[in-house]
This record gives sequence, structure tokens and C-alpha cells, in this order.
Amino acid sequence: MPELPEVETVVRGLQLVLPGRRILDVRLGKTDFMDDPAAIERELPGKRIATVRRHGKFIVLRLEAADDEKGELLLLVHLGMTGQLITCPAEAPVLPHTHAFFSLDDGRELRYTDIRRFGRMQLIASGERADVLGGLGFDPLEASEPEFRATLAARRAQVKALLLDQHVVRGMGNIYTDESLWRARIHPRRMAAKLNRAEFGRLYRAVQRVLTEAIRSRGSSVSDYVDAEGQRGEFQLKHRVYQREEKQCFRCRARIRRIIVAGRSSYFCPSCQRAPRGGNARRLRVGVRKRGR
DNA sequence: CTTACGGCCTGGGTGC
DNA sequence: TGCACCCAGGCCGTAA
Repeated sequence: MPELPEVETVVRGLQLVLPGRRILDVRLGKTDFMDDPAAIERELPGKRIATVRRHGKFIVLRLEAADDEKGELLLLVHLGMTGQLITCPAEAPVLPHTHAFFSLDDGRELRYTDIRRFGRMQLIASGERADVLGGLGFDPLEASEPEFRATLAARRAQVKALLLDQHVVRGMGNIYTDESLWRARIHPRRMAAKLNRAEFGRLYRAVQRVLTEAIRSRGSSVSDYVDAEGQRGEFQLKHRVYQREEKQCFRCRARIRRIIVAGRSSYFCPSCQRAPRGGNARRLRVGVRKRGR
């Protein structure tokens, strides 16, 4: 599941090979994850890739304007849950569920593969950048501790919900939220506004450390994630709580538990990460679950 | 405005 | 062997 460290790893890989390359041809398979596939087919051929950047979980390819055209274009790629953006020789075998092929002027191809197609691909004018990406929150690796604390403390929501909210913090997902909260010894259901200064300090440092170490390990491959060369990451070997229900806590040996917080599976140590007082955790609604379809 | 929650998209894995 | 169901993350609509 690509979150900030996985997207950062993909972007660093693409930065080694894409800048300066010209896109010769575009071939598309299923296009329901693109907001305007015709524009991608029409506009990309002939364009030169200038830069590759990450913004939160978005990959941003900046395309140089042709001489006779007005502005630069940005190709935004969001990998969703199972998206892969890979470069390979044009003759390399095609993975199943590959839905976009961009042939390059060096005999290689940039390909987008996505089993679930929860990803997104969108072409925008660089002038629209603020409209599309401007609403995202701060980057957790760029924020200072005071900014981190002030932003979260101003909100009345559970700390996990805020860390997951891309409009508050851009780039965190379920894995790194749970891993950071465990390292900071903070229960996912704690109200952010009620954390004290020491807890904010621990959380800030935990987020930075977890993300930095995960980037160094080239991300977590728990299902389909691979980097720009198709290689798996290794940070899943260093997870302390994520998907470790019933296993022993690395700190205190208590059993890791799984609960739903902010609508997401949340793994934590009930001993190291104490539940909030006053039963924030109590309302377990026993309702009839509707199963559709 | 903010927050909480349910539903939707898709298909691999699981368990019967 | 087949098949129904669960679940993943982001986003959006709705309710309070």
C-alpha cells in the first residue's frame, strides 16, 4: 500500500531515468481510473519529461511545453492501493492489469499497472496545480515540531483520524500511522487536542523516524507495492504493530490488538498505548450489519 | 465550519 | 472444484 515512503521510493527511482526523456507514444488499456484518457492520449506524445516530484502520495511528472504551445502540463499519478509505476525495456513482458504504456525515446517504457484500479491518473495545466494539490496538509518530513503540534492541537478529532487526513498531513496512511503511534506510545483513539507537549514531541519524532527509516528500507511491501524498477521494499520486516494482531509487543510482550478507528483497522499495544480516559473507546454499537450486493 | 460514518470502487485471498 | 464474502484506502455524500 503506497504511502509516503513508497511513493518517495518510486519517485527517486523515476528521477534517475525520466528527466530529459521524450514520450513517443501512449497506449491505454482500461481507463476508468483516468479523469480524461483522451487528453492523455492526445497531449503526451512528443512531450519531454522535465522533473519528477512527490506531493503527499501524488507523483507529479512535469512536462515541458512544446515550442508552439502555451504552458507546461503536469501528469499526476496516485497509486491508490495497488498501483505500480515502473520503467522497463519496451520488450519486457507485460504484467497483468497493466493499463498505460508510455514509450520513451531511449527504448524504454513507463508503465502503469494496477490490479484494483483504485489509483488515479490526471493531466492538468501547471496553473491548475494549486486547485488540485493546494488543499493538502503539511508534509510530515518538512514540518517543524511547533507546526506539527499547533496544527493537530487545533483540531477536535482522534489523533489517528487526523494523521490519516490528507488535508491535515499529506502522505501518511494506515501503516505509518499505526507504526508512529506505537513508537510514540499513544493510543489511536486519543483526542489530538488533549495530547500534552511531551506526547506531541514523541509523536513528531516517531513520525519522522518511522518515515525516514521506511524510505531507507525502500518502503513496505505488504501486498503489491514495488518500486520504479519492480523491486519490493523491506520495511514490512520492521513493522512493530501493523498486521501483528495477537503477536507480542516488541516493548512489553503484551498481545497486539486490532480495533477500528476512523473506519480503519488499527493495530496497537493495549499496554504501551493506554486508552483515553472516560471511555472514548466504549461505544461498541452492536447493530445489524448490512451486507449488500 | 468541523467531525463521524457509511457506501462505493475492484479483485485476490480465504473458508466453506 | 466452485463460489460467496471480506477487506484494503481514498473519497464523497450526508447527518449532526
